[in-house]
Amino acid sequence: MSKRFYITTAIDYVNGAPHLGHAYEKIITDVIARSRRFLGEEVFFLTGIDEHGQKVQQAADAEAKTAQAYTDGFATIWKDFAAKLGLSNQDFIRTTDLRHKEVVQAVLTKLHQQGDLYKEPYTGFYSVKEETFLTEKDRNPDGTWAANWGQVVELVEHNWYFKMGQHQQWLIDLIEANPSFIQPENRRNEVLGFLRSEKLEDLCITRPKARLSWGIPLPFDPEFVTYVWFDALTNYITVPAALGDPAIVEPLKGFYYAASGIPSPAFELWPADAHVIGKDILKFHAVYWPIMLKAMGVALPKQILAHGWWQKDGAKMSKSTGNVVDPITVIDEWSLDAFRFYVVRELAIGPDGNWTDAGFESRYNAELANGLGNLLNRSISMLNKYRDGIVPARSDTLEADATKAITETVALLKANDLQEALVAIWSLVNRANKFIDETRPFTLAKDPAKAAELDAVLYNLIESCRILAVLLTPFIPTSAAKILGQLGFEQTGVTVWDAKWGNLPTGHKVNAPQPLFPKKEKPKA
RNA sequence: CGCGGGGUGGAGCAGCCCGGUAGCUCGUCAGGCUCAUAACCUGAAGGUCCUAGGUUCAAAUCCUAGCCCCGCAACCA
Repeated sequence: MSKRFYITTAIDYVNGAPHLGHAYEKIITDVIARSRRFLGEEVFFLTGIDEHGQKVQQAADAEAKTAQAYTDGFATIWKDFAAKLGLSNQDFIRTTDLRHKEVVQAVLTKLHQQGDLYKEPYTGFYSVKEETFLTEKDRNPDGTWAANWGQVVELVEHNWYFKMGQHQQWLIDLIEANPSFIQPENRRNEVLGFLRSEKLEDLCITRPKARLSWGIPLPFDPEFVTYVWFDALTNYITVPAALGDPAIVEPLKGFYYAASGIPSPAFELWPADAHVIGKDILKFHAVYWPIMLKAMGVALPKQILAHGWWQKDGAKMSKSTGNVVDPITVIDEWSLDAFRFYVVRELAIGPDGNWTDAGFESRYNAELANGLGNLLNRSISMLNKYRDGIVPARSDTLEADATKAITETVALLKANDLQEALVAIWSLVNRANKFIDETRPFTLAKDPAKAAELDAVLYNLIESCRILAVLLTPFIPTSAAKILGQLGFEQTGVTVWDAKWGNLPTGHKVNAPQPLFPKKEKPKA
């Protein structure tokens, strides 16, 4: 079995409800995953949740639940959310999974034996609420601690640290030599700037069990649990390991033992082809994670793809002020595909974006309903009206336009430029709508002498619609299938090979048209 | 000297790295069309490209200085 295209989202911390940011990251990752399948690759798409840590423990205590019961409840919510978004993920990782604990402990054991970890006392001021030690920078000018830190106590604490210093130069060299390793480019520059100007500090990787029990224990020092880095980031190799991927299992040989056994034949997933993340966790993925992997002798991921954040009406989304976008509400009101389309079309992967309800509605009406939906509707309608729904002889007037759209879309999908791919696809939508205006099939239909001309126009329109459905499959899979259904095709497993001009057979019968993206009733004045 | 993002026709954005007629979507106005989800097509109006210097034959694009806005406490991608 050859290596699959392996793509991940960040795992989400289970201390709140899913919001637009989560939805966005998952959808762009899903579109990339579906695109790769569309292009013929075998794909493994992983998403999941991050369940350990003090906030979960405290929240569980507050509700008088066990931490596990508390987080089990969230697991259901987040899995439902993934389903709501139509994600095509192959697995859903939970950091409380046994398989994850096994990998984390194997990694820690290996690094400990290699001498990459050491234990040291630390004295400092600690914010209980924020689960973090504070520095002098966090102090108010008058020496007090800001109210947001809550209760601050002085604490002496032993912890385990991961040595990072010796890893700085090779990482700089690697990022310089591989421009695609961190994308987009401004994020790459940000990381390089950081690495060149700051000396890497060793990473504190534990919390004493006395203070935080809800975590994975260190196998060689059970008074401690791992904290954040070796728990959350490791999720990306947990699933490959559990599936027997030699790229992980071999480097961890002698340390990794799976209770459920190591499957054979193994999946080959690692190295990941892309970790899709938010810009806020760039440093962890572009600096700490590669260093951790290097230390464990595991290959590095091929790409860190950092996306931007959404604002709402030009301001930061905030639960306290109420200017939030609830993806579930939008999906229920407008449909999943309308939501998927908007977030991908509105924003390139990288910059920050601005959600406006007016902008959403505008794109829905202009591009989905009036552009794509209406093109399909009028095309099928005319074929039914003038030719009883039977596809006439092949004609290639729009072939060049279609082929151009196909070629561009494929190239842009390979570059993960999803927004521009949609622009390329819409060039064919617009061309076809214009084609109707130029050829005037409704006029041709009135003149029996123009029958052949009308046939040609109708073939071009229906074939364009079919190709549009094929190209849109990675983006709006449900709607793409609906288009094909209206065109009389019950097709699954659509791939780029279906986007070939002329695959529409003469004599094929289409179904009745149905509005694909119905326009909303205008609100009463 | 904290860090990062940004300031382009009414709105939202692209272009800036690799200088050379300022482009897209929406909105507005006018016209065309009637197959279609009152949808579609064409044309027009509308811009000191934040400011001031500089480099250049030529700057939205490069350099310098400055101004302004938004994130960087919480929920949180």
